[in-house]
Amino acid sequence: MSGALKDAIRVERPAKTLRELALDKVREAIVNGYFRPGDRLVERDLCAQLGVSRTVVREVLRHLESEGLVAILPNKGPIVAQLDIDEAKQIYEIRGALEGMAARLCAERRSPEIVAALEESLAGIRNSYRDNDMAAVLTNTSSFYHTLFTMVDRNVAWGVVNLLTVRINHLRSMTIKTERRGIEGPLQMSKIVDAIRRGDGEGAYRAAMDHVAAASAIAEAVLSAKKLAE
Amino acid sequence: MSGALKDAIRVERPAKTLRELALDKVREAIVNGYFRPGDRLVERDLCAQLGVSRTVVREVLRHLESEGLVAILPNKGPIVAQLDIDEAKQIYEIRGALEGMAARLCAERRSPEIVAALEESLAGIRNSYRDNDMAAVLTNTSSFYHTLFTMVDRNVAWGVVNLLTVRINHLRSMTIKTERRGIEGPLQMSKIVDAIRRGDGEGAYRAAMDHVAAASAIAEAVLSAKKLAE
DNA sequence: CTACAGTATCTGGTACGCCATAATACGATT
DNA sequence: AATCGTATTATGGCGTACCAGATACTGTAG
Repeated sequence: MSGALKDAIRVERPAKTLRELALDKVREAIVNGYFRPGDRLVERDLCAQLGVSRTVVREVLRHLESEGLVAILPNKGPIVAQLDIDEAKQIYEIRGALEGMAARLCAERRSPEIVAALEESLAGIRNSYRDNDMAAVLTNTSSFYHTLFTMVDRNVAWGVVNLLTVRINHLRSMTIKTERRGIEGPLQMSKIVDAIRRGDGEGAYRAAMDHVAAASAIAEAVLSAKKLAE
Repeated sequence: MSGALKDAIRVERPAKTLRELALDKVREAIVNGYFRPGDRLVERDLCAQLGVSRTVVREVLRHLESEGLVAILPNKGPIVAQLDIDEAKQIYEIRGALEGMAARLCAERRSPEIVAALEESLAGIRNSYRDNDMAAVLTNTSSFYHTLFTMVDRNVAWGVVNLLTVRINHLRSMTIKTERRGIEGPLQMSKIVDAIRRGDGEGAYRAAMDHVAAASAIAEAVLSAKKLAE
């Protein structure tokens, strides 16, 4: 049997273990608001809803705990983590530092491929805004930063940013819907790309920082408004 | 009953669950080299060694997986994560960005308490070097950075740094033992403190970056030397 | 010496049961 | 009637046993 054929025949195996599937499901459910912050996550209920055993559910909950998405109260069990405003600001700050770093590295590499890839993601974002498809805006924004990090082989930093980002996901979806964000957001991101194109490391750094700083400010306003409403 | 008395009486409850104890044990065992990188971690063996059930062991392994300390090979099970040289460099780079950020914030705050606390940790490091107590050097270095972050209320960033640090822990213990590191290390750290004392944010940032850059360079040398030896 | 079959090992996953604790409801006592 | 003690329930923490499937090991036949 030829090697090529063997590859062609290869069955697309799920490869994902049940645990990973369950993990994704629950994380999904948390980030898109099916479980609200503060909700209790009763193990046996989750077993029923997911159709898996308690062992799996427990492993999933531990994993999400270490991601910061669920908190485990002593003698009371897991709840969906609340995020307070200060923590959110810290997360934005860290993202600023790391994304700024990645942007600087991209600029210093002076590679047309990087610019092209970023432009493509950026176009995707603009289109999604035009179509008013906010979910697509989020995924395209993620892919923009994903290329920013992976084009300069910074997968660890990308992992850190990703980890932090899920914790503020519902904030992201709120900031994105804000008035004017549909114009200013892509504008700021194109400044990042411009700086990278002309090899301006410092400029790229500043532009990336500015972008998350703006997001952070909006998030803060949104959060404190919500707190007042209660 | 007075409030003060109530606090004094408060019983020191263990609070730690069996899982947390086991988690700490295994993490300890990994970072101090009892389990070597690449070693398989057979669930049932761990059960026997820890004296706990598989349920607990599995949760612990998942947790360590999400910390990056163990890797799980499909259908083969968990092994102690190997760290390749590139990943280590990335981790040092991230630490540089975040510690630089914290140092800058400390400098901008211009608080004598911060300087005093940092001086104290630094003195601890010098003493530990003098006594040739390398374990103490590590813990004192950690406490130096801990104050750097917590004095400006950046506990999230501190958590990230901590998470990354455990993954390169054995590298740290190797770099620390290097010739001259006992002199240069504290020297670089005192430059950070000096910059903070005079409120020089940019200088503190650079000094912190320089420090981890030096550590990174040593780590790279150590790692490639080890790779050659094999 | 190789190929193959059988076997041991181990993970991934499930089911079930026990115990400890917290909260709640309920009942008794003063 | 208010309070105190007790039973019940819900739930998490933990343990054991079992099974299926993948992998590694081994010994034997050709």
